[in-house]
Amino acid sequence: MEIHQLEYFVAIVETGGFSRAAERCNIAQPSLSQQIIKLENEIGYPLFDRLGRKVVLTDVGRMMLPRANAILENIREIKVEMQTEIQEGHGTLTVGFIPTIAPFVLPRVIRKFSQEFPNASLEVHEDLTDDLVQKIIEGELDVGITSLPIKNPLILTEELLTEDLLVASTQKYDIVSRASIHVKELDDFPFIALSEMHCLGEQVQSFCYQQNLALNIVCHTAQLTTVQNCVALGLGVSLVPQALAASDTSGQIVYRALSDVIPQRKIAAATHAKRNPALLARQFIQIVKEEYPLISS
Amino acid sequence: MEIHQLEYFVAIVETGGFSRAAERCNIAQPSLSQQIIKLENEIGYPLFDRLGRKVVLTDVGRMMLPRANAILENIREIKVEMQTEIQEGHGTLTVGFIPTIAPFVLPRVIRKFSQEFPNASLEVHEDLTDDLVQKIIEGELDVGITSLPIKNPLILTEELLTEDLLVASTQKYDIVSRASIHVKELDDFPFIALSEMHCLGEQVQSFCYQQNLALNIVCHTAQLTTVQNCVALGLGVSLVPQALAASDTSGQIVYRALSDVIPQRKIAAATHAKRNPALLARQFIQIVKEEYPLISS
DNA sequence: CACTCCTATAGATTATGCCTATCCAATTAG
DNA sequence: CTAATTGGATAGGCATAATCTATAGGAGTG
Repeated sequence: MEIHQLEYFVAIVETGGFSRAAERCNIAQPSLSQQIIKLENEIGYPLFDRLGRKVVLTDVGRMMLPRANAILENIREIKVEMQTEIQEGHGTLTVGFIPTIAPFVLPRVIRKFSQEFPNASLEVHEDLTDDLVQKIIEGELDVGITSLPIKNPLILTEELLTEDLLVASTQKYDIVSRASIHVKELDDFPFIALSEMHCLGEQVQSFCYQQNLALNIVCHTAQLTTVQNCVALGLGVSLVPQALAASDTSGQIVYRALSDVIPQRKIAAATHAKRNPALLARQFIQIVKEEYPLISS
Repeated sequence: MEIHQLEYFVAIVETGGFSRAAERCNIAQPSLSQQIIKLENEIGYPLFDRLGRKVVLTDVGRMMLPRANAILENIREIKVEMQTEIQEGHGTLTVGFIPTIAPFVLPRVIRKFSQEFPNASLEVHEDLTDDLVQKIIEGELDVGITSLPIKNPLILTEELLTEDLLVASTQKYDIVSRASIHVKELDDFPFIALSEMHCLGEQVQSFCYQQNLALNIVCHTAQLTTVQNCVALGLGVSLVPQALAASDTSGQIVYRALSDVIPQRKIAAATHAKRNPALLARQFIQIVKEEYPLISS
């Protein structure tokens, strides 16, 4: 049983004849006759009585008609239904954030995305960069919001924005009250370091190495929030992303940009290089861009 | 979009790979790949992400899957559903009886048929032979129960049974009390004739002509029931079918067979010679055969 | 009775689905 | 780290099957 056979069948019923049906289907009449004969053989009963001038359905044909129409209608609807669902943002999207981005960005993005795409089901993960990469490769994750660089050739990255790292300190240390802060001055204060398990920790360490700093690290923490709290308690200073500064409403900590060299991290969307991007991936990435909390240093 | 493309599609989903799906579908893997590519082009989006070792559905593929399954299930069901309906006697049957048969046969046949085929919808007509023939030719009637002969080449007749015509009379006329009744004796009594619009009327007339009778016709009636009532009132004698005699419970009329030549009519089922017989036609005809009220003369 | 309308049949042609062989990428094994 | 294996894509030939043209044949119509 083939689609076109069903089409020919209902065309005959609707036009009342093989010849007229063939014309409507844009094929020759004998072709149509043969296909109907094939269909009849498959069903096991004739579908039409050929009575010279006119053609009428047999009772088996009458049984067949609504079923044929249902299937054809079904198939016609598939394309438009799927287009509609795609337009309306149906579908699932699984995304991940690294921990040094998630707390400041993830909530706002989820809220915005859910507003704009109420039909979508969004699944959000929070993982270290390597885990995000692994999950993307394994197909568990559609998009990862992370920091560059990502060296894996299976991963496609799209740079979204560049975020400054700011000096964070309480007023206890006069570093934040100076007119300008030079990189070298970081050596003069106790430093709260983020673990290198985070790419941000690596980036800070790498930055300091490049600037020939000899930091006086008084604490290694596993979470950015711990860094923040340590700084707030006056245990030392640190370098933290703008997003953290922008989200900090406590007022206990002062955030200042360095004046000579500004350490930065690039925020990017990571996707699988070989997979077809999820339908909602583009829109999601756009929302991350828009909702990322940056302050004008 | 073709049936086999949908089959290949779900086979890939269920087996988790193109090669395995091809094996299941008994085709080569490249053939299957090509058909999937065709389907994807028609949909406008890829259905699978080909990730080296494994294949996973895209979100469009996930939208497609239940729809494809629905259509395939639909098509699979058509054949068995139709077979089931045919077995269970679904369908419509339109039948006709001639007036000299209808009153004695039609009610019993309808009752039996409705019992045996409760799912069928039976439509019953009562018409003169020519009208039955016309309706059969025009396709309005599936089966006509009538009397032979029917000369129309478009009509196929199947002889069901042969029915004797009996002499009907009250005791008022001694024809019915004699040991044997010879044809010639019919001339000796007033005769109630049925109109020749009925084939039975023709047949009686023709019989009398062949037997060189000179009937003393005292009444021409348009209905067999009128004949019966006239006979019951002692207005004359007549020749009537066994079925009438078998159905007459009044006891007023005596029915006797002629002893030398027995006039008969052949009861037949008439169908369209060129049309496919209705599914229920055979069963209906069988029931007519079984339910036809005959008495052993 | 010729004429028209309509479907079935026959034979040629084309299209397209399928096959084999091969390539290429991604894992897995040695 | 190279070799082998797995799995899908590509290319080109082949065969089936759908299509076409031409025509036959049956039924209704002027």
